[in-house]
Amino acid sequence: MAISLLSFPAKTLTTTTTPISEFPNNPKTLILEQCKTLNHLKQVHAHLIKSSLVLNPKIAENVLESSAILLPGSMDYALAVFRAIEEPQAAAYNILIRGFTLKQYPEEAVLLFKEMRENDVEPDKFTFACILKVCSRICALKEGEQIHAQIVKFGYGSHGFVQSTLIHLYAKCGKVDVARRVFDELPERGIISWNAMFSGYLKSSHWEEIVILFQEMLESKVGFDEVTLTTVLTACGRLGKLDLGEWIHEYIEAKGLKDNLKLITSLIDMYAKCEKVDTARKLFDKVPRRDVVAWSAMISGYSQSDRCREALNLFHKMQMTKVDPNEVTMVSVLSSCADLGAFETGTWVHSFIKRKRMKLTVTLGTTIMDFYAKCGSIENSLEVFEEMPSKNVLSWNVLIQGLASNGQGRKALEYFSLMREKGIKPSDVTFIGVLSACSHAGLVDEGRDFFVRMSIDYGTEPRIEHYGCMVDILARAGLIEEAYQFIKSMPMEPNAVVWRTLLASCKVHKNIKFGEKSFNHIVKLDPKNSGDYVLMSNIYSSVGKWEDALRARCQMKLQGMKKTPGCSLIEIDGAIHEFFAEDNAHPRSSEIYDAVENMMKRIKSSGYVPNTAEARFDAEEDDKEASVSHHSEKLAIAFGLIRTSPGTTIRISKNLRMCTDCHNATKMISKVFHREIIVRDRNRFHHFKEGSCSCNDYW
DNA sequence: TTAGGGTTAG
Repeated sequence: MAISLLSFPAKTLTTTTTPISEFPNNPKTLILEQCKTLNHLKQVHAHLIKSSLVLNPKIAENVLESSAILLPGSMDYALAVFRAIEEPQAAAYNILIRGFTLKQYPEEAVLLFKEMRENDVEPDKFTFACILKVCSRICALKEGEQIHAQIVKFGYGSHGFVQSTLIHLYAKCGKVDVARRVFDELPERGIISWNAMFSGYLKSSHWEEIVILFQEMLESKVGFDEVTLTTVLTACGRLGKLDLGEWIHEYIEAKGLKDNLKLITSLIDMYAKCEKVDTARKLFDKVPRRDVVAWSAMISGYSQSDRCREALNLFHKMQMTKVDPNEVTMVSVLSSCADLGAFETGTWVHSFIKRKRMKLTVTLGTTIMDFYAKCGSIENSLEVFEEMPSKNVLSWNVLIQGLASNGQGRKALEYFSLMREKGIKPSDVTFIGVLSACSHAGLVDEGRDFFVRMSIDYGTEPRIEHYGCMVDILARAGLIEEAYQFIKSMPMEPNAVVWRTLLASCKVHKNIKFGEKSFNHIVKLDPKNSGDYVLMSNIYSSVGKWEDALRARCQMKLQGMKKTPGCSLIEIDGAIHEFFAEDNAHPRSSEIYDAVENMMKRIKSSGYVPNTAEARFDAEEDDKEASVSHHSEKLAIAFGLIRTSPGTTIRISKNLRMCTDCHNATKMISKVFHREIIVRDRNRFHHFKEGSCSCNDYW
């Protein structure tokens, strides 16, 4: 009877070398019992050589198995044992191939298989299963195809294990269609083959196919297992197929499969992705032994549902447990920090990542870059970019976009050139970054040029987002009519976002005519967006058309809409403070209002004049000044001034665009209080320093 | 001696 190593508790193994005098009938038992170290094995091996027992192929294979698989460490000894076997057969080759695979030397395994074929040793079904596994791991498609041919030649084409590894190979190497062909041609399909096909679709993100195939599986009466359900649940999450997900949940409950952590984790993930984060959390709370994946799934559930504060709270809870976070956890945590503009917390997380020596994977590196860029710290973002051992097109996109939104349009374009020099193919998203760089930097001709070249030179057809960027470039530069004509000439129907872009520029350039035209289009496409009414109203006020301005506001109210309240966040000592306009919710509210008053007084004496054109309309004229002085960003800045030491940079993130008055005031605050103030509004960054802003008053 | 499943970025 075979003995598993697991049945020997470590304490029964001796660490000292025990002389071996007699051999039992089954030397493998002995080897397993005694050989904890290579020295043990060497001793046994020496005896086997002396007694010539090693000439028995079965015994030699046992020594081989011990050295290649059971003992950790290098494959040198195993290889020496193997070389001493006179005519090794498939079984010996298989052990060595498994050893190389186990110890992460897949290339050696492939070479050994080649040698085996050159020596005319006939492979068996195990050889094929082992070597195909290696090929899929290193995506060795060419070798895999050759092996496939041999499988057919040797008549193992209908062997279940071989088939499923073949499906895996093709799917892993991106040939999901070939995998499907293999699957379709199977004379008999067991659950394993179905699961292999599911896993192929999973790896290539063919979510829809998983659900369709699952339907077929149910009809085929072959049954399914927990592995099937795990993959199908993942697909349900990606597709938002809550009904099927719930059906599987009921099945899990009914069959008592709740001890399977992988299954429950995919259930948590499914609910979170189907906008049922609270259901996901209830399930999560009931899991007795959560591992790092379960924690990460729940944290990412919050982060992807825009509940970033809860994501950070949960991460905090996780740190109180013994479960260590991994790179994947940190991606969700940092992306939450990025979303909130939580610079301090994110910076701490970055140092935590370094302290724990976590691997700087492309995804993690890109997320760190994005975090810094979204907190207005583009220098740090660049530094991480330079440090990253491997980068992909997403990393470049984050960098270009980050530079663009932080007001460094020209530098963004320099990096685009560098990206080309390095032979990285830009994606459609790259061009959104490039065009927005042109827009933020006022580079109209360059923008036009890129827009034309993106399809001609790079084969990327512009999507509606690219047209939107182009409208922004033209309109920001004051070419309002050209922007309007550009929209009219679009090959697709312009959406509300495109018209809104034009409307926003009409505000900057005080253009009533095209503002009204844009507004009329928007209300047809997206009538329930209060921001558009406010913007239109502000355009009227900016040229003194108060009645029209009031009419736009009334129109909004008549539709039952309320202006989205402005909200600003500031992080102090790792805690995030939230402010709304004229908000009294903060526990230190009266102190903050005093600080605002003091702040406004000081900037007024330095020449700031309040601009009440964008004040609330229901306020009395006298109150308008007070109203604008209580905008959320002013409250947050005042709080920042009293809670941080002199000279510290103040970082604010805001849900709407900054209004003209807040922009003027913040410029002055940066000068009077000698503070760098970075405001992230819904479109871009404003780096205020010594009285001016990086956006050059152009936003 | 052989296979398959859960969490991540623009």
